This record gives sequence, C-alpha cells and structure tokens, in this order.
Amino acid sequence: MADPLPQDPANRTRRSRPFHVADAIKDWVVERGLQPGDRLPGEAELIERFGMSKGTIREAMRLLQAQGLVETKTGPGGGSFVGEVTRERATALLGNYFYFRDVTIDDIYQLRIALEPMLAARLAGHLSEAQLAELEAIMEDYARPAADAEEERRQHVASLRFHARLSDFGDNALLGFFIGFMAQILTDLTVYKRLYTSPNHDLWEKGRRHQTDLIAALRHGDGARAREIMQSHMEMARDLMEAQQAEVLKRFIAE
Amino acid sequence: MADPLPQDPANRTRRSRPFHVADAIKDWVVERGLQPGDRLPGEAELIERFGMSKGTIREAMRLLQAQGLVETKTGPGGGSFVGEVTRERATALLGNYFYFRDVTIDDIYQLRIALEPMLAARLAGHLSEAQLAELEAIMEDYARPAADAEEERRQHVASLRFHARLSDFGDNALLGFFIGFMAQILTDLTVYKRLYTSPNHDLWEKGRRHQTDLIAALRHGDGARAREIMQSHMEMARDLMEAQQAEVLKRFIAE
DNA sequence: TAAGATTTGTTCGTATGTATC
DNA sequence: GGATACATACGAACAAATCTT
Repeated sequence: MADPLPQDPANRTRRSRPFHVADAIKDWVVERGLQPGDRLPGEAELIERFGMSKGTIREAMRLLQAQGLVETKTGPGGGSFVGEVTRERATALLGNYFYFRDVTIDDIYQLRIALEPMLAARLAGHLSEAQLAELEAIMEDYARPAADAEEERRQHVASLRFHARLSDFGDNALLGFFIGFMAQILTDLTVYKRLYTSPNHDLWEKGRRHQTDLIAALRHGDGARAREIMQSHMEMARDLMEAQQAEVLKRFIAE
Repeated sequence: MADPLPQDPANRTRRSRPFHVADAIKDWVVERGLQPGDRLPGEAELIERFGMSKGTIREAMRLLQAQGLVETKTGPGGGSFVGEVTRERATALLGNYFYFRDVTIDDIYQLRIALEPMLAARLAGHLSEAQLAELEAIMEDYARPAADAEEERRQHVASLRFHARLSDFGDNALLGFFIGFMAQILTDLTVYKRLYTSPNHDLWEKGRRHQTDLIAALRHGDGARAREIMQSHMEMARDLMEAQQAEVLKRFIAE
C-alpha cells in the first residue's frame, strides 16, 4: 500500500540537492496523505531535518512552488502549505509544453469535434437552472453583432468562455480540463495573433443561434439534440478559424 | 506582432523577486525567439543585469527548471540553456493537477473511446514499416498468456505502451499527448494500485487478436476497419478495468 | 594523468520585509 | 505601536563538476 513512488527518469542521473529535497517533501506529502492547505515544516525545521543550508532549502521550495504544489506565506502563522494546483496553473504549465511544438487549428478542432458534442450530450438534463443562467449571461457579451475587429475578438473570446464554463459543469475532470485547455489555446490565438479581423454578421447569427438552441436542448434534457447542435457548431467554428490562417501556438504562460 | 505576453493572474498580487526574474527571462526568450538548446546569460551576468543577489537569481532559475523551460550545466561551457519541456515532464506536471481530484476509470475510458478510434482511422496507411514493426515488437512482451498476477500487470503495462507509442506516430501533437497522458495514468493505476490480479486467458486472447487485426488494418490502409477494431478494443478494456474497481488516481510525479 | 580555468552548487552570517497579535 | 514569528534578500567565501591543455 505504501508504494514507493517512482522518480522522474532524469532523477537517476546526478541531481543537485534542491531536487532531492523537493522529491523528499513530495513523498512526505503523499505518505501522510496531506491535503491542500495542510501545513508543511517551516524553513528552520527543514534546514535541520535535511541538514542543509537555508539557500538550498529555499531553492527546493521554489521548485515545488513552480509546480503549484506548495504555497508560502510570510509573517506569524505563515510558512509553507500544500497547494491546490489550480486549473489555470496546470493549463499554463501544459501550455509551455506546446510552445515549441506546432499545434494547428485543425489539430484542435479534430479534438473539439470529438469531445464537445459528447460533453453536451452527457450534460443534457443535468444542469441546474443557475448554471444555465450563467451560460446565458455569458451570451449577453455578444448579444449584438460586432461593430469592428476589436469587438469581434472580444466576442470570440467570450464565446470560448462559454465552452470553457460548460466544460466545468461536467463531472469528468479529465474531459473538462482537455476542453478548457483547448479553449485557452484558441483564446490565446485570438488575442495574441490578432485573429478575427473581419466581423461577419451571418456567422455571428448562426453561432449565436447554435448556442441558444444548445441551451434549450440542455435544459430539456435532449442529449441527442445537444450533441447534434454542438457538432454543427464545432464544424462551423473550425471552418471559420481555418479561414483565418492562424497556424501556430507561440506562447509562454504562467510564472 | 511583438505582443506583450500576459502574466499569470496571480502575478498581479505581490510576488517575490525570483518570480519577477523568472517572468522577465521567459519574456526575453519569447521576444528573441530562442529555441531549445540556446544559451541564456550566466549567473554572474544575471546578477548584474537584475541588480540582485546570487541567491535570488538562483531561485528564479529553479522556478524555470521546475517547468522544464531551463536546463543548467556546471563547468566550462556550462551555464543555463533553454530547455525542451519533454513529454514526460509535461505528463508529470499535469499529473500533479489530478492528484487531488477524482479521476475514475470510466472518465478515462469515455475519452479513450472517443479519441483512440479516431487516431487509428487517421493513422491507417500512414505508418512506415519500421513503425509497424515497432508495434509488433511491443506485442512480443505479451506473446504468451500471463502465468501469475505479477506478469499480468507487466503485460498490461506493455499493452498500454503499445497505445502510447501509437499516439506518437500521428502528426497531431495535442491528440498524441492526451492519449499518451491517459496511458500513463492507467499505467500508474496498474502498477501502484496493484491492479490486474487475475490473469484471464480468454481476455488475453481477445485483446491480442484486436491488436494484430489493428496492425493489419493499419498496414493495409483500411481506416474504417482500424476504427472499428480500436473501438471494440477500448470497450473491452474499459469493462475489464472497471471490474477491477480501481477508482482514484493518487500520485505525485516528476521532480 | 594532472593541473588549471570556468561555471554552477552550497554554506553561513546578517539584515530586511511582512503579517499577526 | 511594539513585539513576535516567519519568509525574503544580500554578500563573501568555499565546494564540486567539467572542460581544456
């Protein structure tokens, strides 16, 4: 039961002390089953326990902080605590992985087309009125057609937030993260690559109708219909974005 | 074009100096379009440029190292370099995110069933003979039915490697990562939760037949058939694993 | 093989900043 | 406001790794 955890393959090669300390602390957290918010030993105690200097211990804590596993507060009652690893941070860290790799619009939409209709079907009939209202509230951000390119971008980002939010409502954390991650990539592309430069009234109307129909299907528990609508919606969005000729994700995120 | 990159929302709150330095270095890498392997300024130069102490600079580098963005070597010709962010590291960092969350076997298989048949269909007719041979080589690890629980686990891990490898062969980095990530989670479950305790000759035979048929379909470029086989294979695997009653992923990975 | 040069790794002492009581 | 408890930051010295000669 108390299985020794595997180390990263790179750990077999000579690593410096901060890495060993960081690994030891992680193992300690796992063994004791510590939860986010739980207190970790303070600097002074770690210095003593590991027999290392303050600087080395601090570097180890930085390694853990960068991963979101540890948070630190100064002052009385302060110290180090087990962290949450927020969805935002996980998204940022994974974003770094794709920074040097080519991810095309088509790559993303292959996945969105496979996953989002499935999510919509599963969610039908399982959303609270409050959740449905939240989705409708997001749609208010693009209740009117965009007047210029800038507003068009803002609206597109808002409509991606619609999908990200929807992905949070399911009970499959893995599916929710994947979908949210793709929405984030597309948001970045829209914002940093200055995508969506030409407002198109026809497409705006179609997209908005998709989403209103989708909410109706979700509210009435019609899974098959929700799936269909999302499928059409995704295909339209893909065609739209591909026309924009944006091909690469180039971004570093997070701290 | 030289868009300023957004900082992590948490960065707006007061952060300590190492975080600011780390952000500055990331921006620097982005602005200059540096590639993995490219040289970064040495400690001494950074100390001077930022006007901060050695310790502070070193903590900043640890933050970047933990993300895989920077690698460091000692000795002459040593120093800091832009890192790769390997698939293994990205997998480990994302694994941390799910450590405190519940991910069920069913969650994973919903995704595998949606994604892997799609991958198989796309790959059909596009694999080199060397790649097909590599898959066949992996299958050698379970050419004979397992004699005991321990061997059964080893075989299951090997068959997951089959899927992970297959996901590398596609040209969709996003899809490849997602599938590989799930294979890793399942591998961890198998190894650390001591899954697969009862060898089953019938299922072994079926699973193996699926994979041989799959390779044949891939070789002959029969996408529809490859999709069907993978679909059946996934459904069988799901039923098998759910019978094992393992429900949670509990693991910290990486350094 | 050995010595020297270069660059990161580690320590220790001290001082400062920050949040709580 | 002052005392307390904690992380944060600095600087100088020394250790270890690794490349060159």
